[in-house]
Amino acid sequence: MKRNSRLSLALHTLSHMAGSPGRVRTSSDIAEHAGTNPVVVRRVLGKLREAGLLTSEKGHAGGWRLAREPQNITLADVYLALDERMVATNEASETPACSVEHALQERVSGVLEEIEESLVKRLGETSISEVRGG
Amino acid sequence: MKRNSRLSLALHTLSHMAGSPGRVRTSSDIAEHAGTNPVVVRRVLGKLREAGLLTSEKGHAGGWRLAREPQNITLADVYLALDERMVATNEASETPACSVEHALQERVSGVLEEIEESLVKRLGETSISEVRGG
DNA sequence: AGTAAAGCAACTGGAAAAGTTACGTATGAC
DNA sequence: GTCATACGTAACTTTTCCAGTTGCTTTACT
Ligand code: FES
Ligand code: FES
Repeated sequence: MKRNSRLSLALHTLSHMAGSPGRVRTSSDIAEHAGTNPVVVRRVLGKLREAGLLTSEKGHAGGWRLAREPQNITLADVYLALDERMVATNEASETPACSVEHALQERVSGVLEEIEESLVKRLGETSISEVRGG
Repeated sequence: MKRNSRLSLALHTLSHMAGSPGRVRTSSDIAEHAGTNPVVVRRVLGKLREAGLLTSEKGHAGGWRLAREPQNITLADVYLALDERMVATNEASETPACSVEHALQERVSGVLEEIEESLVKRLGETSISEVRGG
């Protein structure tokens, strides 16, 4: 799979599940559908479970299920659940650096935070059920 | 050096140079100052030269110099010169995919493009001379 | 008991980026 | 004219990040 694909995998899977909410799916099924590996699926969906978007059950007839109405799960929820930040934050450099570099960091970080915020806001305007035309 | 450091290196160097514009610096000096390698510096600054932000001269007493007044070089100029895009665009997936996935791509890509645009706009509001309190 | 699922930890492999080495080319000093 | 110096570039090496994989454990249903 390609780089930074966790978000793609998560969104794809949730959108798919939004089609028949309540239905249980195994990580193997999901992996096959998404062209990847069950363990990778569990890793990603595990994050979504921690965020309260999904539930999982072990054992026979276990699997994954939406924890909420698909209308109540936004793209931002998914984005935030995987704690990647798309707007690459060049986080505090190891060496504190001089005043010039410090000022630079401040300025750039400030802008990036703003941008990140507006990204989340925009993503929050769409639910996973809307995406599939539902 | 850490990942995705090209922008950091470029901004740091230009901000530094904005302190005494007109002065020539060698890639060795810059590399030493930034804690990296002259070849890496030349790679990064080469991009800035292509974008018309810097000039370089070979030979004895050669080196790098700002091509414009530091007031006329914005953070956006630098960002765009290195053609990385910070807002990770999950570009068209190899397999065209079904309608659900397609709709998803459309939606997300649209938002990301918007965000990228506003990032550049915001970065364009600050010049490298402002950053150093000049 | 047996089977099927998630959970988890550790290892493997490939790709991207930084870093390095080596050599060519241009330019000013002498 | 020669030499030192600096950029330009290509090729190679090293590092780092992640997806992918394997193997084992735990849980729950039949
Ligand atoms: S460390 Fe201050 S300008 Fe470079
Ligand atoms: S929902 Fe997965 S390919 Fe269409």
